[in-house]
Amino acid sequence: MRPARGGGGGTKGEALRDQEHGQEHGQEHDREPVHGHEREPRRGRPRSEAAERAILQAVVRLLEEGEPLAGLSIERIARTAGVGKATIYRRWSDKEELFMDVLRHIEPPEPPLSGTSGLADIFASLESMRRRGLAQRNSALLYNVFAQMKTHPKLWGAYQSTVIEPRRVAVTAAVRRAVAAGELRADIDAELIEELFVGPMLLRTIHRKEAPLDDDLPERIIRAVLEGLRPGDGKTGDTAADPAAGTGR
Amino acid sequence: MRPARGGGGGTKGEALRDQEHGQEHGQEHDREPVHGHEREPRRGRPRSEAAERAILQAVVRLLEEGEPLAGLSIERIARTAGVGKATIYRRWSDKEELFMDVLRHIEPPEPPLSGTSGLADIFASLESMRRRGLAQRNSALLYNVFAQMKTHPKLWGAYQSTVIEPRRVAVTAAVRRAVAAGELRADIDAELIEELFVGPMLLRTIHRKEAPLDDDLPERIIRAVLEGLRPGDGKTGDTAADPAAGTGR
DNA sequence: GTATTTCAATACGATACCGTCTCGTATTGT
DNA sequence: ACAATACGAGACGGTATCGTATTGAAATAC
Repeated sequence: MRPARGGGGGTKGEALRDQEHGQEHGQEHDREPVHGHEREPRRGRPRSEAAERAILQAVVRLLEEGEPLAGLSIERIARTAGVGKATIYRRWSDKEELFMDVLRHIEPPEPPLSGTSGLADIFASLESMRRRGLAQRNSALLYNVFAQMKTHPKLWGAYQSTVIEPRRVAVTAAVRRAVAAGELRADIDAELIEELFVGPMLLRTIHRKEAPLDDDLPERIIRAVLEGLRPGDGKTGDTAADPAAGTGR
Repeated sequence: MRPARGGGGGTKGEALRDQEHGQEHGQEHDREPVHGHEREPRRGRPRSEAAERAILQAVVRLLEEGEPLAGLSIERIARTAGVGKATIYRRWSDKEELFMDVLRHIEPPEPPLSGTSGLADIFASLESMRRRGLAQRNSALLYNVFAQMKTHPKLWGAYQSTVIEPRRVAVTAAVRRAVAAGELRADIDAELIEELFVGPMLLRTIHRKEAPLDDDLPERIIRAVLEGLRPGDGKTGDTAADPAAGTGR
């Protein structure tokens, strides 16, 4: 529960308070580390970078071996990392906090889109998704983490806000640019357009993990969505016909 | 491990073998219950339907309360159901077996497509997905089960083969019919077409659980995919232009 | 040199769960 | 009546994990 500091005990840490209190007016350097990596530990033995790495790598290794997220106990992580449990508890108050850091280590942020052409950016994004999908198939780690993320709201939230949302925003922006440039129709909601492009790609990468991820897939999706599925060799004779006609609505 | 029958012990059930052996040539009615619900228990007190219902409902209730799948222990289920643990072990050898049955109870099989018009069937399928998505938003149960399914290969496999695959096959067949009827272009892979329709719907229902699921969404998706996103008011002037042009490939 | 802090290791009490077994009772076929 | 089976309840011996505490060594600041 307690974040990190405060070497004393939880219930009987009172004995230390006198000392701490008698240390008189140490102000600016005595700040409680609110969050993140604190600055200078400044007194005793510094925390071992090696231990930190070992811990993160242990989690990664276990996940890579196909261990489900729930199967990772602090004890097992400590054992695997060759580290005392306290060393973990000293850094992360929570298993989820630890996983958040792991996630940050293994999921590099999406490279920013070039911003040149809207259509080109859409393509780049789909290609990036394709590569991420391929990576997930080759890595039990990524697959596992992704599969189990929804179980842990914090993790899912983190992934959502660091990967999914930014991509959605970026692609939607690219769509708007494409619309403005006359590359895409202006009479359809940009959000819907974004989904028309991203949805099929996602279906392949996430939902159908046995389907191939050919390298021309992004291109084929974009091409088909652009041209539309109405028959007529692209000449599109009957544009007046209701596309939902005969669909029961 | 052992399916259900055989009241005796696991390690010291040998004592019963003599009796069983000495029962001479009882053939056709002595069959081991291979799977499913066996027919006539035929001797002692019959199994309580009420207990069975109580167990399944207990699982459902716990999941509805947001309990993660991993948080469901046999003990807890038994406690919640007001049932002895043995009563559970008597029916299901495995937690996963139990969950499979639960899954069967809460996920009614997809209604068969009408088979009239290909496009109409595609629409019907998207609409069915939309409804399923709405149900998942209102039910912590469905959400949880779905979210955690990938963790448990058996469950995921069951869902895949009872829901996802049949739908994929059905929609793909509908696509083929639509192509044959001249409702869809014939020069694009039917599987890809299926993904173009289903993908965007899935994106909304699964991935973006905060986005609305308006009732005109299936129609809008179908319309947009049919018409294509190339600008030009549907008249599609420049069909010769490469849709992937300027995309960096 | 001394105080402080971290280190790995491990002991500790608490808790939860597993799967089997037993108990006394209830409900069925023969 | 009697044998067989199911029932709820829970005891039982194991195992695993939790989060805290202790220990003796090591590393650093003052």
